[in-house]
Amino acid sequence: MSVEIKIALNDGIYLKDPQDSVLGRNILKHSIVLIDNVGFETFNFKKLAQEMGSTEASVYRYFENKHALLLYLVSWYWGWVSYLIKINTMNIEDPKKKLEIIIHSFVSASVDNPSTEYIDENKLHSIIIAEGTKAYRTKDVDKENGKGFFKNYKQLITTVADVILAINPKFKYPYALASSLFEMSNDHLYFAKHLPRLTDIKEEKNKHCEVENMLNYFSFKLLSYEIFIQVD
Amino acid sequence: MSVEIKIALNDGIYLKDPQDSVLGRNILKHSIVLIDNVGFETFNFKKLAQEMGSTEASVYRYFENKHALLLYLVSWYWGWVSYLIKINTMNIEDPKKKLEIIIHSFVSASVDNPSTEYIDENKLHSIIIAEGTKAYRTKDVDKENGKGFFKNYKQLITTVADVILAINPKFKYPYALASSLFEMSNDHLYFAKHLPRLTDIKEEKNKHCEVENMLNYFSFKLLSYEIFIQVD
DNA sequence: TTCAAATAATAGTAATACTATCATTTAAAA
DNA sequence: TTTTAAATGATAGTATTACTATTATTTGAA
Repeated sequence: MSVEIKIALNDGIYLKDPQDSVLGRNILKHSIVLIDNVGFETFNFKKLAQEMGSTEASVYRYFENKHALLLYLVSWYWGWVSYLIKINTMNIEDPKKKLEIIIHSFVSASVDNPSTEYIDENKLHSIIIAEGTKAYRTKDVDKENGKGFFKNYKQLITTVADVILAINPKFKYPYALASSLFEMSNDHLYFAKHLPRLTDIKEEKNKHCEVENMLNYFSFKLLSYEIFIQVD
Repeated sequence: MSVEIKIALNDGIYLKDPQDSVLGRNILKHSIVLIDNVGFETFNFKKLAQEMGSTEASVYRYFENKHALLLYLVSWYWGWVSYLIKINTMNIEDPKKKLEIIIHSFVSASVDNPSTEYIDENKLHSIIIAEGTKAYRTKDVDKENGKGFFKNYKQLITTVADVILAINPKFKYPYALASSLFEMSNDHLYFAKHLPRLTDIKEEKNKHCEVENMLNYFSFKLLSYEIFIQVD
């Protein structure tokens, strides 16, 4: 039996907290499976309700629309990764070691972690990879950002940026590197699977491990001190 | 009067080549303005037709649906950037100089370049930044990739990867770096504007210039030879 | 001038994205 | 144990979206 953790989410995202009821947890559970299967564009509340043996109207009592639901899932993921990073780096002093753990969490948190019963972290990670950016690439970003809907993402990136600065306090782009590591992790897992000519990561090999190596290589090279040999 | 160039696009993307007729070019022109204004999700062919003073049915003769139209625009952009890079690096020997030009093209091709009459490159770049990834983050990627719909993107990345390898033939991730530079350019321009806590780029300052500096810094540091001082 | 192709005008259908209403179940309070 | 409120289910309905079909009109090329 796993310990149930509850990830804190901005309460403006939902109409009624799905983590607090059986039906709500069912919505999360089945929406993850369904979005992963059919993709966000073809996903809708009618299909979800059918799949769950519930009704459209019931789902609408929890989320205003499917965008809010996606935002919830993505936000949950950000919060969950933050949580994992926190507990896994807790007793570690060396910030370089910490960054390695962070990168590992970005790439494969889902592979090797204890589960909240109603959330399939593996499938959720698939959703993040394929649909994640859609949660904040909309005309409502500014409005939603104003309401704090992306706080979990910002918090995650801030945590990472702090570790980056602990490694190299002179580094000029801690936030940009942090968010880029997160985005690159998802991008290259996606590219390896669907558009392999856009990456060097090979689907056949241990994809996750390869992405992890790459991100480690990138970040430690970027965070090394300035003395290096220019090529010419 | 500007010289009209015609960007080559996979002919499976459209039903009828919009570059070949007045109505077609009008569809491109107005769709760019409209998508930029209202966002891709709320954009539809009815609104477009209204805006243009044409009819929905006419638009449907050019594109199967709005996804195909987005793919067309994004694909056009990829082709256009490739073209710019080609002509701007033509007489340049030094691959480091070439990469600088490439990065400049990623960040601000739209700012300082001659125009195809019916395409507002500036607005198109906005669309790429906000909606670009939606063109290939769908359940149909594999099918569409099989038909060659993303060839322009791959070609662009291959060009860049070649330059990267010319700078440092031992570099292990030329394709990944190439696509990451492109994606980071768009991501950080977007973050600076909408989610500033996710980047170090400041909207108030010369955003484009700052992103360019950052990407130059990242790439040249990554492509330097291995001798560097580890921090500890 | 005539013919074919492109476009406009109009109408219609199926699916989507909701909203409203009321009945039923459940769970908690009195 | 009864009463009540809240949550859910069942059903229905509306407005919008995403198309398709049909026919009339315009345009341009032979």
